Amino acid sequence: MERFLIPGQKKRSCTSDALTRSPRKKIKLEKDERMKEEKDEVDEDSALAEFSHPVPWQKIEAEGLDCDYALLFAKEEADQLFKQLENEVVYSTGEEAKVQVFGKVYSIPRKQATYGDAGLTYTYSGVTRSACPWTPTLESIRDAVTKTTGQTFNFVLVNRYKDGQDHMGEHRDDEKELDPLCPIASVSLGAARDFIFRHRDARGKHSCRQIEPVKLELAHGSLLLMNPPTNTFWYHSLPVRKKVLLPRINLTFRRIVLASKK
DNA sequence: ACAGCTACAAGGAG
DNA sequence: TCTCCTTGTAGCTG
Repeated sequence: MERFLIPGQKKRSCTSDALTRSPRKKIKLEKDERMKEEKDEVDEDSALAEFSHPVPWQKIEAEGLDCDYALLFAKEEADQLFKQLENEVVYSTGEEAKVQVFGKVYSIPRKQATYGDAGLTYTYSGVTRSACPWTPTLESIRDAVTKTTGQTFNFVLVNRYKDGQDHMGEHRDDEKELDPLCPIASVSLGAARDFIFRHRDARGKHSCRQIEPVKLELAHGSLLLMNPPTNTFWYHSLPVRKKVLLPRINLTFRRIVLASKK
């Protein structure tokens, strides 16, 4: 099955904060950016002007970064899915929800759960646990992602951020057990949150290069595909946003290669 | 005042 | 042996 990406979309630099703003502002800023760009280069998109319908997929590209973003679920459907997940998903508690950092033990600043095919395991911060069996809602979302992308997944990591205080630090999803050719599909439900990519060579005090971060806002019902080699070169994070008061559930579907062969 | 960002704090895993 | 990962917080900026 092929992917239903619309080819030849406008190539965005995505180096500004434009995508993190409200939709109305976003349109205005995109126009401004486009005008700036047109001073420097020929408009590659004139042939696309005739497409009057909304473009479902947005290509997000930078050096070594390749993502596709789209609204997968309309609001009503996304609302329903969020409610169902709130009832179905059972999150790790107690010791399983703790992590040791710099000698101190903390509760992770979010809730986590892992679901997938029988026998699959997931290692987080040195602790390995096995996936729970798929729930009906997780299965149906997984199938919707597969229909849209043509990719199959055998595992999902569920992260629940109760409000803007809950967050996730900068990291890559480059575990060895992940299929390096399979994109990671990230479905967002609930409160919209900022999502930030940073190139590995542009991090820290002695960063050798100055590469602008790529900032997105992940909307209710959205799907973000992180294609290879994005996770080799780019770290991502979900930063604290104190103004966000409502919960968000994120599902990252992955394909884990079976570690042991018979 | 405060949201947002960076640097940095140890020790274990691979 | 070396590199990378984990989060909270001090300190700075706008």
